[in-house]
Amino acid sequence: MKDLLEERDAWSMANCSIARTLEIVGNRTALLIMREAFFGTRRFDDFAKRVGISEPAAAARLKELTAAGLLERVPYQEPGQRTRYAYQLTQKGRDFRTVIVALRQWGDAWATDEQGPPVVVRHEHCGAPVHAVLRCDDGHDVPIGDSFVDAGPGLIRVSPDSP
Amino acid sequence: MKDLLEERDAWSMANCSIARTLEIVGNRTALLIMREAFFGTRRFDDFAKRVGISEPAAAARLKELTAAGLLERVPYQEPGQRTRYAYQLTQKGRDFRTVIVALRQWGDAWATDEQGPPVVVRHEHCGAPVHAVLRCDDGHDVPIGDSFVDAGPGLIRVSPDSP
DNA sequence: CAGCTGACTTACGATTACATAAGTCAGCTG
DNA sequence: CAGCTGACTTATGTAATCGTAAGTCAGCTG
Repeated sequence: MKDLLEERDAWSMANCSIARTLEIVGNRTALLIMREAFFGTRRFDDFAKRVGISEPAAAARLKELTAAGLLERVPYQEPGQRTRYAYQLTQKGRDFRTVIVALRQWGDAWATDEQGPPVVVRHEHCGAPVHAVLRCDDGHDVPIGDSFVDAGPGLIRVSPDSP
Repeated sequence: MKDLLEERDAWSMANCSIARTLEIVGNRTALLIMREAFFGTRRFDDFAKRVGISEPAAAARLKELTAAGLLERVPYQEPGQRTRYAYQLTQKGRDFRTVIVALRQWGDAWATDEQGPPVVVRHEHCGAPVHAVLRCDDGHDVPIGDSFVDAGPGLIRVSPDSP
């Protein structure tokens, strides 16, 4: 294991990917709206009702997620109805699926009651439950403890005393 | 693809694993503290400084994460120093690693600048970058779109008009 | 035993995130 | 063209979250 702690204080986290991600989805309701989007919810009222939040809260989150490019407003028209707008996952939003699966998986394992989880994600072709796992680019599974943190191309080093 | 939208309004999300998870880590700073814990940070002041939050905020989050069982306070003593307490990941906390990796991975892909990500997680044995991927229990990789949501053992169905 | 240090807590104000209630607005229906 | 409906917005109040500044407290050091 490389000794990363030694050098940790010299890292600037100004461009941390996690921090940037959390500026978009770093609150409870935004993540629950993403959950609903993966369930297939598309319409404004359904988001508010199914997530269990007020309409102003739903409007604010949907606006933020749309501005951030995870959702897009697309027009649709039901027969005999006027044109309305639905909130649909973009590629950027669909790619967030791993986070949602990982969150549910942790909750299933550590925060569920006796009855077990309410929903299960299954593989379309074989029906087996789907899990998020860690794997390296060489194809090895990576159990807990078998990884280390390395400097990336965007790492900014600062003197220990500067902000 | 099963038509889950039809039935969605009959689901109660009272015991949703994601919602329960987000009651613990559903704010920005709690997730950033978990990031730091995976970097190897253990001490109070280091959490506050490296996450970039105030001491009261760090104290509140660390207390919540400890109460929830993701971290534990363990005594330690440096030579010539008095006994102090460090915040260490528990098994419950270590199991959260998949979420942190998934969040960083999404940020690396969608919220990074030209310089690239600041840090990279690598496999201890081969050095290759580690990713979070979705896989089913039969061992198949599950690309986006090749999964569906099924009822789990804990699913509670309610009449459409009840709260 | 006075001073220092790490690990917090307390006090207070600002900001953000929510809920409730009500209003708006477009456009199809009757 | 009045009414209805889905999709919002506005107004207002509360609770949670955060920062700044200051204080506490235990126990090693000199």
